[in-house]
Amino acid sequence: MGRGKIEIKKIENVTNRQVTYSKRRTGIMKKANELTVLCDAEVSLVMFSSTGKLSEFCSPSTDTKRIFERYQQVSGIDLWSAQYEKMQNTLSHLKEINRNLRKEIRQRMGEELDGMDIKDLRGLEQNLDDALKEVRQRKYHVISTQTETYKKKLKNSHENHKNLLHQLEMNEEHPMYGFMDDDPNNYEGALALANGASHLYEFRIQPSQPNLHGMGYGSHDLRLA
Amino acid sequence: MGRGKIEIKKIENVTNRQVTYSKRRTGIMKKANELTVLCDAEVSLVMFSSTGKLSEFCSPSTDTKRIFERYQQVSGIDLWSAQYEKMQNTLSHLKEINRNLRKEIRQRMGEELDGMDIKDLRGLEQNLDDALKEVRQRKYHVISTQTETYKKKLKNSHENHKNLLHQLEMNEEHPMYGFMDDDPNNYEGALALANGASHLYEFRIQPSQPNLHGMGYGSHDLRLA
DNA sequence: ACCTATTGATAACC
DNA sequence: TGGTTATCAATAGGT
Repeated sequence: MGRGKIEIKKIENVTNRQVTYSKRRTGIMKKANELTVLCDAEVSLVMFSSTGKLSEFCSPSTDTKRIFERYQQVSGIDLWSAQYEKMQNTLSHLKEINRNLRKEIRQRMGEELDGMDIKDLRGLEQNLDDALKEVRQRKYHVISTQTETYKKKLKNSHENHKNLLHQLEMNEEHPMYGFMDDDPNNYEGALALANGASHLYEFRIQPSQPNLHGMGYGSHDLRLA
Repeated sequence: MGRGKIEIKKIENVTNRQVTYSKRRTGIMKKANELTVLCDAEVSLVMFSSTGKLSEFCSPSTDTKRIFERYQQVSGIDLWSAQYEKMQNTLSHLKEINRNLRKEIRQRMGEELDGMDIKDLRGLEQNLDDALKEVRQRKYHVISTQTETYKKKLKNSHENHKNLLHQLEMNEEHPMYGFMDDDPNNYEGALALANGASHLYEFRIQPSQPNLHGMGYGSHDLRLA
């Protein structure tokens, strides 16, 4: 239909092809609509142009989602369950791993040892013993490092305090212009350091970072999320 | 097109409607096919007649499932995306939890202690120490229980052996009819117990049950599955 | 199902 | 993309 018939094969001229797509697309949509109205049918028409653009028509009485659901029911062809089941499997697998990890943690806390034989118990005992040594070593390391740092900071603080007092004395000797320091940064720096030293102590009282697993050692919430 | 134009509204005559549906259905399918060939497009056409009969056309290059998936991707109006995303979230949440559990286990093994402050280290140390006590206690309990059981079985075995020897002596004293025991079950039972006792020892050498988490303490595979 | 007069769709051109 | 028109294709109504 048109000025001369055409062979039904891919139109190589890109512009021509796009024009034809556009016209025929509206044509087929009109046809689809007429079909729904005249024959009381439900129609879903989904089209992707060669450039990937989506066009769709759907009977006004329904929507594409419901058409596809009905399509699944009637055809028996399952559009999603494969994907869905795969995820479900991954999920339960992860949950299983989760359970086992929690069990291991409980055992490492000395609970739920009923299922373990001597060999396992010996292994766990050895492992805990080694771990304990590591933790103690680490603890001493941290303590000594922090003590060192604290001493250093304290020393600095004293130094600054001394300087401050010294400068105050100087200022009292020359009360007229003594409030202006030669180097204001020095003064600010001294204050900052003084504050820093006291902050450091607070810092040591609180955990250095939020507990990522959301539970402290000793009080574990081992429910599955 | 046809002998006289028709109004586009539902055809009330049922026969007529079905005939028209049939004719127009083939027509629109031909159009859909021409569109795919001429314009290199992907088309999915799903139709339900008023009687519920399914007809479909789909580009030869693909299938309805893939069209549907692409439709979901492009349209964004995703049918099961809510469900899908929820699962995806649950999944990544579980993975996160797993990561943290594994981290805790590593810390309980004395590894990766860098991020912990003194308070955490003290807690962990205390916890490991308590756990170690529990494990040792359990180990001794298992050992003593098994030893008791072993002793009992061994005693039983000796008893049976003695009985056996005694009966053999009796049989030698009456060689003609002595091979027939009064109670054959007794003889079988004695053998079984003798075997059982030696099996018991083997049993104690191997783990009493397979390790559920698939790793022995000390050599952990902590990759995410 | 087939036939065909008639309407509808559209290819080529602007 | 939108409009025009000659031409071909689809189909309504009848058989």
